Amino acid sequence: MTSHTEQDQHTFEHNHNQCVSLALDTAQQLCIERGVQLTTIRFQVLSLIWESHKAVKAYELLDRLRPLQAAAKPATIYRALDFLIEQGLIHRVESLNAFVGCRSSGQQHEQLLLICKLCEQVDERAATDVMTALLEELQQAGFMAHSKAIEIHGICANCSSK
Amino acid sequence: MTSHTEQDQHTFEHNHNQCVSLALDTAQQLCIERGVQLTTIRFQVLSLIWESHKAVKAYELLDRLRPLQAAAKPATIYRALDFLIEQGLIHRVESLNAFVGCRSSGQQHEQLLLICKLCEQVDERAATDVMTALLEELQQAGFMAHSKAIEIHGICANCSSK
DNA sequence: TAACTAATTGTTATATTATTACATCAGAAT
DNA sequence: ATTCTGATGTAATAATATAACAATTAGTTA
Repeated sequence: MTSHTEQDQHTFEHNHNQCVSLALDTAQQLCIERGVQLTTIRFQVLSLIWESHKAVKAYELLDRLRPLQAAAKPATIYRALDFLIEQGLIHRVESLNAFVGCRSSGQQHEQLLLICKLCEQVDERAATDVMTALLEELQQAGFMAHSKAIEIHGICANCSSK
Repeated sequence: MTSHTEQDQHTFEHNHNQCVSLALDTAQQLCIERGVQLTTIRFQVLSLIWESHKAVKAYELLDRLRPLQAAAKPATIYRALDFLIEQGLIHRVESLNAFVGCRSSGQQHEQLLLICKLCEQVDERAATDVMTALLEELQQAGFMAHSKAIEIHGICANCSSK
């Protein structure tokens, strides 16, 4: 009988409940500070996104939201997603048309996203050196950046060690 | 009467015909070397993409291809796009669901894409320092990268100088 | 409290982006 | 000629996302 079966669905060796609590608490905190409404629907969508570290599709979220919100329609989800993105609580993974919880809400939000093709989990890294080099490059190019998406697809450390 | 009206639709001060010739010649060259077929349709789609430095949507390409290929359907375009991407002749701009000619076909293909919100042109930069820092970061993370997308949205030098 | 205002949600319809499946065709290899 | 492969034709449909307007709720002000 092999070890960690449940855990393998998450990032190697981590307490996901704790992970979720932190994310949700931080979100509530931030929304209060900012005077914006983390409504029931928005909170539910955020919670659903945080069920794993995989990027989730909008219509999959819709399916998972419907048991909680019978009236849920595409617009319901997309509005919630728009709000969560604006508030920096989730990332839109452009290369997947999908969404994943942000692990650095409130702090610098622009991060490197490492997307594993095997376990599908999305890791997030501040990657200070990369960002520094990037800012330098943009400076040289005279380009005024408004948003940055760095998405790397490949095999994560955990999967490649199996 | 103001100066360069036609040119302003392209990158500041550049001969676009030359730009296109280079891209198309290189593409033909590469396909021969690789023993793959740059068929009429594929060449036409590549040419259409190269009409500007803006990222083009698939269905817009379809509209523009139809005069040349009456039978063109979505699959026609997506197949051509798939081929051109595989051969590194175009970039898929993930954050726009659109496509733009690659200016470094045959050389290293993974580049920084700078996407201007005003003129919509996509600039491409090798950004060696950024890539070096990125490789280092991936190394540290134990992440085996298969593909890298770095897409920056903002205002380009030319537009911000106006 | 009542009236007003802004933000959120409900609802329907539709636009946009992309794929699947199967048929056909053209050229190369046997 | 036959077979194989890659490319294209064709139709249908899946997946992703937005627009427009009505109804409701929450917050604010009179």
